[in-house]
Amino acid sequence: MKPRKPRPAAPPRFDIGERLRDLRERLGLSQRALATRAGVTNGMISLIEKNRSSPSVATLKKILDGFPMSLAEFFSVGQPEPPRIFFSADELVEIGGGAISYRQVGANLQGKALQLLHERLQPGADSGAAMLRHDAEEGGIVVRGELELTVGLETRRLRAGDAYAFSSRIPHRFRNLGREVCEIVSACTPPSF
Amino acid sequence: MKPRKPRPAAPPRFDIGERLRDLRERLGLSQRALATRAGVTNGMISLIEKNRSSPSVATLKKILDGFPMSLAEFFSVGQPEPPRIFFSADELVEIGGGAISYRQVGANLQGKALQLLHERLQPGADSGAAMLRHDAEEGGIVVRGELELTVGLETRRLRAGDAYAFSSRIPHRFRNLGREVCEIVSACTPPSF
DNA sequence: TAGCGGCGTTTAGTATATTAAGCAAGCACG
DNA sequence: CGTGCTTGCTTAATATACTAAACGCCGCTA
Repeated sequence: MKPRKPRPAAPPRFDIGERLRDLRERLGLSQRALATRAGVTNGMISLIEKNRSSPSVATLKKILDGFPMSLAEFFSVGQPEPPRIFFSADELVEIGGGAISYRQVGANLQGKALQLLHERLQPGADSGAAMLRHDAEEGGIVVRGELELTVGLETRRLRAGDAYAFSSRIPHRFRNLGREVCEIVSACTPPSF
Repeated sequence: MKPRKPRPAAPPRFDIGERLRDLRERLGLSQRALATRAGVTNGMISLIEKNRSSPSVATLKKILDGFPMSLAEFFSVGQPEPPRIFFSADELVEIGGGAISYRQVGANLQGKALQLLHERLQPGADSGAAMLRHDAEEGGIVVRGELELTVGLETRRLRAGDAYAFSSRIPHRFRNLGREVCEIVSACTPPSF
């Protein structure tokens, strides 16, 4: 696999030029204005935006400093969001049914910002794999028993006194692998249901 | 608009060479092996790792494809690290020391929406009369012992399993009138401190 | 010992990124 | 109309990224 052929202008699944131009115009900057702030020439901006030149990382960084924006941010748009590997769609979560029972603090959560739950997981209880909620944050503290918690790719076993907190957009899963009932107090904002 | 020259504000200098070498060695790849997978020359890898050459974005992307790794991931190191998810009991940050001790889930709550506390009230503990917080909601569940809670004009005595929820703007007061330690798990959104 | 095959590094040449300068078009003002 | 300033674009020259090939080193095995 020797690279012999000249570069075919890079198949950009990520269109640097387009993205750069979009950013620049969104800030209402001219090519020259941005070039001045970044310490490069206006011609360079033009060439990059038209993908007639593939900037070096150093140059791109200088340009982004003019916004300012980090390289990570620049490339993080439309980028592979956390790969949801363990996404079993056939298993629907039924909170409150069977092995997992919860007690919710407050009845009508309309307009409220906070949801507080006291959950009980019977031995062997499993919340199921996918609970892809909208923008929300949740966290909890284990009060009794043992909890196996999977968030994204990470799995941990938590005991009484241990805690967790994460963005609800990440697929997560609760399981009680012990022989004792597991109790946790969890909070979610905004309420998920 | 006349472009005022803002200070480039040199962010944490990102050592591409070091990072690349670290990644490559972590995967146990030789420069040649990586170069072959990436479709560049081994010499290029060497030059980049020693920062003797500043790769173009296109080249860096080809190299990262050999891992594989996205540009976003590559540059996301040293950036604001992904928020902690799991907290063991002894990791919870202690906030108050006296009769009422708060153990907070997570340390830096800037930008977070949720604050989760594990509170311990010694017998006789008293939070004081007025705690007029900003716009926030809070709630909690009593895990152990007894709690006397005053919210506005109402006072109630809560036992293990009982819960509360109210708007933080209302003056409130926590007291432990019993002879046993009282434990509660409380949540607040947005964080109050 | 010689010889092989791996490693990372360096060099010389060439392809390309980048600059500096100039281009035409658009808009405002006299 | 012209003058001046803007915009984005293009070109010639220069700096440098990148390649191909060679170099030196180390650990093998015969």
